[in-house]
Amino acid sequence: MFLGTYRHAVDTKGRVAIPARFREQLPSGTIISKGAEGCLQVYPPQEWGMEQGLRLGSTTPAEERRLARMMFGAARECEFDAQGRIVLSADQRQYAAISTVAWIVGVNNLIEIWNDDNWRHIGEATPEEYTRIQDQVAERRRAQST
Amino acid sequence: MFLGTYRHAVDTKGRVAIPARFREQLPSGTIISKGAEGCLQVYPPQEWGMEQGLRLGSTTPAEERRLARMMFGAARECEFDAQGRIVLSADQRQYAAISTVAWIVGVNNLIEIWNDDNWRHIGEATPEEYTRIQDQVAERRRAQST
DNA sequence: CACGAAGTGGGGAAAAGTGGGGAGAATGAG
DNA sequence: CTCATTCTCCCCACTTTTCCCCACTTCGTG
Repeated sequence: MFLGTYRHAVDTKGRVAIPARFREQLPSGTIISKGAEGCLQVYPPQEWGMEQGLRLGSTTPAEERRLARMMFGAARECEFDAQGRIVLSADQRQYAAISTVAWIVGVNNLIEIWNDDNWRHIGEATPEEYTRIQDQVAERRRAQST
Repeated sequence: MFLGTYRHAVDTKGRVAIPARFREQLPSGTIISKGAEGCLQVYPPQEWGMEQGLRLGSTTPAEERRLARMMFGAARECEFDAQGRIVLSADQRQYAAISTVAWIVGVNNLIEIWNDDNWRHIGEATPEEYTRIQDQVAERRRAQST
């Protein structure tokens, strides 16, 4: 389980240190790719496995082809150096608009990486906002279960 | 599993370097052919085998005959030189409109090769687009499973 | 305050990618 | 059949990128 928010530097070579608490839980075969709302997502192998149903073949529909290309095209296996850092590719940094600082956030089953602005926008919430969103999700679930 | 996007030069002889990460996973018997949306596709032997359900016979429907002719007719075995490059034939370069630059993209089970423009259209996505397409495919799957 | 663990920065060897020259096979014309 | 031209493919040399290693700083803990 990944919990907590960390602010780390990104150096000129695109390297970011993954917090030690997270790293301990990440076996080899961990994948990083694009995520919704402009973040990057780090998938431990068992989580990534769920995304792999998506394959290309002569019978794959158009939208799935598109998603597969974007998702796998942006993905890389995480390779940690001796200091526990991974390299974010130029693509990945551009997509997430990350230059010198990254926010690394544990979100239960996976890890997200955000730039300064987007994280402030998405992650920080006033008590009022927080309450409103909680109610919204509850409402939606009630509607679906019927 | 093929992951990531690479931008490589195509020289005057039509040669492109296949990224080392991909090359390691490509045994001999790898096939390159035409793909949807104007890309070229590189099939490792086991993936190519899956496409071979497509056969010509007296009961083959018309569209399948057409697809089989195009797909198998355009196919070639990949031959790597000592630097890890393959030669794209004049046909293949024309089909994919590739001149001096190629984008080489790992899409889970196979590899695609694109020209600049087409890749920019299909593969690069703003966070908004990416989020929308992800939601669309998720929605579609949810609908199908009921 | 001292010690250890975690994070940051940079230099250098090794690997990957790029471009061109030239030998040998294939093709086509005389 | 011979010769010339083209094309393929192999080899070598150069450039760029990657990644491995070392050293310093910062933070948290006892």
